[in-house]
Amino acid sequence: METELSPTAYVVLGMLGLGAKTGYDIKGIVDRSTRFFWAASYGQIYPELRRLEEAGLVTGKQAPTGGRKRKAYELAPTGRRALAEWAAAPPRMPELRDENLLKLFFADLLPREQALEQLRMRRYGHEQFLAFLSEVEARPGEDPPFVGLVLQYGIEYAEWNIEWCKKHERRLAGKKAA
Amino acid sequence: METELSPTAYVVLGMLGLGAKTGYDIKGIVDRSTRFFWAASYGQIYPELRRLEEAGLVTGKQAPTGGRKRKAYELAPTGRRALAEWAAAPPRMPELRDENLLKLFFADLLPREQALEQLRMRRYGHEQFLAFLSEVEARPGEDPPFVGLVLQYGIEYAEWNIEWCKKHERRLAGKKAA
DNA sequence: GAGGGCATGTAAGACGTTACATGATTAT
DNA sequence: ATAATCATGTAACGTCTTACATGCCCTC
Repeated sequence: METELSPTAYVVLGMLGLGAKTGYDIKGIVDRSTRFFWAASYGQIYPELRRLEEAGLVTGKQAPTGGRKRKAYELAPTGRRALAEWAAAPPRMPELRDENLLKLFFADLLPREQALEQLRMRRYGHEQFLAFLSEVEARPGEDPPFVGLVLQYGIEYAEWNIEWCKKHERRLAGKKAA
Repeated sequence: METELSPTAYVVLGMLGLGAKTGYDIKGIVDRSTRFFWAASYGQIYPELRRLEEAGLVTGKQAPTGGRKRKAYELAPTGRRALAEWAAAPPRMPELRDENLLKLFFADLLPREQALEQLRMRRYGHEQFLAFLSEVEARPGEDPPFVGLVLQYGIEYAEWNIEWCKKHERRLAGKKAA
């Protein structure tokens, strides 16, 4: 309402909505799920939780496990509403941030063979990425439908990139010979 | 050498390498090319040019057009080397930042119909994006090969996203009926 | 003479990462 | 014992956006 929330604030709200309890929890889940398209560090999560609590969007209570300090949060009704509003709002124009594409964009300034190597390395990066994603989520049907959908997106995105690189590697290798 | 350069510094170096002269130039070219995978604002570009000049990676001279103030920059040899080293270095693990995917990820918290609407809107966003990209670069063969390749990537990426959305729209619509 | 493109810049603030500091509990 | 995991936080720093301020030149 008052101040606009950052996407990271919605990550925090959303993870609470999906069942996370503590800041530590949120970080763990983010690292295993949204991290590849939206990362978050402790340095954001803990201050964000405090701000959200002050704004009344979440409620926190001390909930120690034995003698171990622990603060459990829950979505407040206002927070749930804010989250739903954001999630239902129309998306913005897509804008990525991909340093590797940037390298490729400037590859004309490299000797031909090094430029092709950049393309091969891009493929390799996505192969690694695919391996990472496949490992993380080998449990179909376990996640809520849209969570699963987005994780699946990551896999298909990596696969598509690998194919894209292969296609253009072939094309450029052919050109070279000709 | 001394301090690591940010990716944005390489955007600046790279654009000078591709023929940009002024900060204004760089901004214009970025907005028509790399913007969708790496944007840059004046607030970054001008201070970056100054830093790079101080570090000796670029050289600038006043080159007014009539009475209009104008500073033209060129890549210095050191800058060219730094750029080539960066461009040839192995890529990092891909990491995007896509707020729209984030919305989709949390769409389980929405009523079913609104969640599906999010998916349709994602598709629509990429259709807009595709229209934008197609307009910007309808000049095949005009750009250097890798510049053209990356612009082509943008188009194929948008197309792939549209197909991906359609596929899952169909799948989820089917599920609903069943 | 008004609007648009060329051109340069700064200041405030938001956003994000990294590294550090601390300490309890559980598994090996 | 010791390493991993659970758990919370901060401080410094770096990055990026937004909004503002300025002024010339050219075309309509």
